[in-house]
Amino acid sequence: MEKENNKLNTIRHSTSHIMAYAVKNLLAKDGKVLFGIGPTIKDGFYYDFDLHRPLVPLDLLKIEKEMKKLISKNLEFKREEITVTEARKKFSEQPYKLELIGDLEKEGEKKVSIYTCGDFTDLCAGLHIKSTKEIKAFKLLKIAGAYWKGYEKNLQLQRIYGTAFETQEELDAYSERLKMAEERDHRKLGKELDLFVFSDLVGPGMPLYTFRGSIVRDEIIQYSNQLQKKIGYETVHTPNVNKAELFKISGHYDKYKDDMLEVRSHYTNEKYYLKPMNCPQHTQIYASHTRSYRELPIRIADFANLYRDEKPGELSGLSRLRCFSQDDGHCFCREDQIEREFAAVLGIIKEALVTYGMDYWVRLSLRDKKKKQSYIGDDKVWEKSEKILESILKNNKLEYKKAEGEAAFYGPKMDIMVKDALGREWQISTIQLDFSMPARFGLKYVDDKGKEKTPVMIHRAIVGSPERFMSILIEHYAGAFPVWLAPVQVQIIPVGSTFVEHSNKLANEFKEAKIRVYVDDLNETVGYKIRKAEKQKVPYMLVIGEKEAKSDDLNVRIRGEKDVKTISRLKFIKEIEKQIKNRSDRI
RNA sequence: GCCGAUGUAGCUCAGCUGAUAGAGCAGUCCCUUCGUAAGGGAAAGGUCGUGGGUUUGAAUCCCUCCAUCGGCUCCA
Repeated sequence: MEKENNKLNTIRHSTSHIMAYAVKNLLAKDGKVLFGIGPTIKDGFYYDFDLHRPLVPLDLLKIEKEMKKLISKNLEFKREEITVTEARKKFSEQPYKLELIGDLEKEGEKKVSIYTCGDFTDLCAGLHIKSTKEIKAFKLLKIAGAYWKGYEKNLQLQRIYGTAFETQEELDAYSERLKMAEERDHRKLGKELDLFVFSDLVGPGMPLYTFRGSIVRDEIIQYSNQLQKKIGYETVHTPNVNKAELFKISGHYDKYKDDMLEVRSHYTNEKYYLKPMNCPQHTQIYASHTRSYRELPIRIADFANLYRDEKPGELSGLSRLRCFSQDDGHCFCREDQIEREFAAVLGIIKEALVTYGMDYWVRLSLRDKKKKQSYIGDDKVWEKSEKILESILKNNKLEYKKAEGEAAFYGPKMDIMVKDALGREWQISTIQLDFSMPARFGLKYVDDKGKEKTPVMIHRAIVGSPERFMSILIEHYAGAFPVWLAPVQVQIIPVGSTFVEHSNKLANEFKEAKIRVYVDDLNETVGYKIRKAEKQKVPYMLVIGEKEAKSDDLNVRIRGEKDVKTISRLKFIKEIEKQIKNRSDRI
């Protein structure tokens, strides 16, 4: 497997060189063509260029054509090692390459490797295929902008993304996956299923949930609440606007003040902020009493709206919002309680993800030791916290991967990475250990010897942000929610207006059983209404006509299935109630 | 915020190189009273994202701003 991947990477890497070669052939005669880097990435490759004009979509087709021409020549890739001085001479017209050569020299390299293919030579560590005839299937995907070396203060280059596979079939399958992902895009489905909207008047990144979308959102929240109650969390309510001072103490002000929305009181001219998170407020609930070691852990949770002034270009559907919430909880406990608390949270996260039908793995997010200034708290505390998290993972026999630089600024995290139905990964749940904030707020408890001690704070979220998770679920289920999440669970379709009254009576019976039902009494044909209900992805459709009016049996059509079933009314209602209660999907 | 693209009816889109807009679906009304993915008809619906400019004349060309999309950067 590993070997296969390496081969694929080699092909992709070589294809990126051929792409650069083609760009040079097509554009160099009209002006500047400077080369950045062209590495492989997950699912493909890219190459960055500094060009005399912006690329347009038509260019991709032209470049592909030129690449095909080059590939058909069966050009060989030749590797050479040259000295740094020789390299400087060779790439004297290529400032970005010169910078890279300089970097290599700083790292102590005396020699660098170059690869030549046809009359295109590139500075490159390799590896490459022997000849272009090994490139069997490739495709250029998109044009993008990207900062040189990924650093925001640098100039932006033009990036072309592409991919290559060993066979045309694999490439086709990949293209098919992209198409499927596009069809499930939650922004598209959100509109089609009428779940949420945006308004220019309300503002970017601030979604309005329709009654259907609110149902989905509420169900997600209720479920998280039900799960966290099982392990002792109680919900609290805290204000959306807080004094600046609160965030100065917590450390959020220093780190995030540019990303917080400011509010001012006209009477006192005091500065407030819309809250971007709940943790500082929760410390104040803790701090409202003297706490005994016997009271700990104190576990509180909050679903309040949060506001973050995200940069305009970073907003995207429900995935990245300026107004959102979290199934956020904080546990204040003693050090000897940390492990049990983590295990309990891991337990409910697992339960949730089984329900949602998602695989997951754990990322142990540690701080970047080279950027200590980005974090608060001293080295000893960090080392201790990181060790505690790792041992919890080991003791619970959980598979995990370490990721340096992914920690929160106040402590290390366990992040739960889920895989959706298309195999895409998302970070949702998180459990974080924090020794800093309790100290900053001067939180205390009295231990069994009557001495004051500082509690530990655990920050945790089950699905993270319900809104963002809703976007993941829409795409995961392709809009076909399981019954418990579906905005309309049963659609009743009367055959002609004669049976509307009977349908309404039936609907009331469903409503009494707390089943979300809708009677489609529009003056249209049965076929039309079935089509409408299928497009709305309603789990169950009941066609009500003369036969049903005279009997206790229902004619049930299940979403996505052509064959209809006959089920007695009472049995059907019971079944749905069961599915809703168990949050299961099928009859 | 940065690089690039886009913005026409509720939705999806057409409108070539300048002469004040068109379709399908949805919605409305009428007919039809219907059995599992679109029954028929009619009328209605848009100062072409915003504000400016060029021009005898702008949806169309130029600029500003706003929003969205593809990325980059960021994500407590």
